[in-house]
Amino acid sequence: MVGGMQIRTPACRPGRPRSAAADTAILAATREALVELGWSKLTLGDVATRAGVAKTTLYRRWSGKNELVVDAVAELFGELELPDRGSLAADIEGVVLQFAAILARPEAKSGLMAAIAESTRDDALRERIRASIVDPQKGLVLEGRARAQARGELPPETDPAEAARTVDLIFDVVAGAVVHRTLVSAEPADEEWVRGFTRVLLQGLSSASVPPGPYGPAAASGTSGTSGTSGTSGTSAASGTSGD
Amino acid sequence: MVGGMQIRTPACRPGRPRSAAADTAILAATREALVELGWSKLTLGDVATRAGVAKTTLYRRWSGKNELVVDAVAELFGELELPDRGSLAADIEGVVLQFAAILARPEAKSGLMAAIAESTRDDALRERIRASIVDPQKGLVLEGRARAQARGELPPETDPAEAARTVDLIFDVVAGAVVHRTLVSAEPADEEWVRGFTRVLLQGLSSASVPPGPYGPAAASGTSGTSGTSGTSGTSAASGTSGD
DNA sequence: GAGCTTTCGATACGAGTCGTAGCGTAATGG
DNA sequence: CCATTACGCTACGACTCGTATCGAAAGCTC
Repeated sequence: MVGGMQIRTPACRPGRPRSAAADTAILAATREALVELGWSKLTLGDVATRAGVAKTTLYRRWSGKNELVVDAVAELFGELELPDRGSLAADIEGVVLQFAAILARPEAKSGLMAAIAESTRDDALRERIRASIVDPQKGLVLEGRARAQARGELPPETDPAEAARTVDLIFDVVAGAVVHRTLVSAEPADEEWVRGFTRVLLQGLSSASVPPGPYGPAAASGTSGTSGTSGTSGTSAASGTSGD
Repeated sequence: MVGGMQIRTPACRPGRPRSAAADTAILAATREALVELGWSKLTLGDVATRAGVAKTTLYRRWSGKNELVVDAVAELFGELELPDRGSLAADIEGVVLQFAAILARPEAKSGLMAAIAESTRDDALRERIRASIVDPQKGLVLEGRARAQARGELPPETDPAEAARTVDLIFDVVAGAVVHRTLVSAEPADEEWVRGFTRVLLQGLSSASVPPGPYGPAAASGTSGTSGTSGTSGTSAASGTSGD
């Protein structure tokens, strides 16, 4: 899962086994370097020095910066969980907040996005990202969806192909929105934003300011009756279309 | 708008004016190099050679690779338009398809994402991206929203602060979803996907399989098989995560 | 323990890029 | 004509890359 999973079993190869401590030290050093230097100024020689290993050791396990950073960042997203919070809206809000918290960390920001950028020209890298980061997240979407259907919050899906497409769509919408909010808009995906996002996701824009209707029983938002929304401070809304 | 907007007026500075042709040649060469080499292997010396200018000329106008690529990519997104297609859904589908078409181009993919990744550690770069790429797109959201409210498709917004938040939210959802679909999932944001996305955006997940009004579900599962994959019944979900 | 296999640390190396400096020339304005 | 600025070209030190090489260490098999 980390660098190579081919060894580990003692009865596999005769020689000296690879140091597992070196793996964790290298990955931790990579995250540390990402925080301090960012992607572009991160050098493998520096990571090796931080980890206390030789540069050659690093190159024996990872073929380059891309793969190393992906593995280092993937460990961050392994923390994601989806506890049952009682309603679909609460489940979404919970996992989105977790995702946003991870994405707010500097090592995740620069590392993940740069790796994705590189993956547009490197199929093997894209596959590695998908297997170690994306697919586990998609599993959470499946889990939450199944729970919601069991609760009756979502209509059960009859066509399996349609269901697969829907899951992919939801995943792109959720992950994409949080990533865009955090990295491009560079504003925090805090509780208030997550509440608004969840409302749009579940009920759509058409009923944006209309109180919840068909499916939203008490699930509007787990912790609050947000109906009042604290907006005041009227700066300008639709003033100049072309900003700047 | 391109490299530097401080000159241009003949009565401003005495000496030889900068060649406007060089600007366009450099930006075009940058996009060409992005297509052939991608972000990581793109070198400023190579761009200068392609553009037929000296490397020093390039450094006089742009401080580095980041700024150059942002300007080169920004010209791509300048093509975005929002013609009135008669309904909010049609407007959304149209502009999203345009956005997806631009994002499908290799120079946009690797260039934009790498620049965004770098912008997490460079405030000036983030501001440049915002001013030249993000804000114009947000203007389209404002325009479409105003049209929809004029048509009565969306409730008119009373609180300006709330409206501004909603616009930001919509923008993050739309742009983020398309970017994630194109770059992370690495699948095309084609018409079928855009239809499904628009439906979720307007009506939410709760009414996912309820046939909406204007757009018939006839096209919902038309072309492209992709059948099988990802068991539906998966109540346990966690097991067969790796779909596709 | 002897012998084999593999990993590890350290160093050195050619290749490539970076960003800048220097110089002479070209183009514009006073 | 002269001042000023942009341009093309060359060259340079500094840095990183990825690899090769070497001796030493750590584990397995016998």
